[in-house]
Amino acid sequence: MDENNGFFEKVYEVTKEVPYGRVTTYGAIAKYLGTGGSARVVGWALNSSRGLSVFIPAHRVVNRNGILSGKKHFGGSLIMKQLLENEGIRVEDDKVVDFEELFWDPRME
DNA sequence: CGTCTGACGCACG
DNA sequence: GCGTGCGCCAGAC
Repeated sequence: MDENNGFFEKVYEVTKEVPYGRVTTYGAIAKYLGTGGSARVVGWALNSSRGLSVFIPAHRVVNRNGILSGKKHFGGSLIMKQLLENEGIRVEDDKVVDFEELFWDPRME
């Protein structure tokens, strides 16, 4: 889509399309965008997404270990965990339980 | 304008 | 199996 030409835009789109009760990784998104190693930029994009009028389910985005690496940036430590648990995702020690089962690959959609 | 950091990932030792 | 270094792109100082 023309509106998805921007790297950040793509990150927003993919993250917003993450199904309920499902999680994805920065690397998966980055690789889906074709940048691969630029997983850090994905996180940076999500950071900027807070300024958007649309809510980005960034809490569904975790690192490749299934750890809530970005929980601290939610304005709170437990916010991200609370949101995930609210969706039925079990979070233990800031880590997603059954992460690989809940893992959602953007290329899969 | 130059440099460093940052919600990561992988290769190497 | 764990620690360290580099790369990636964009923004802040």
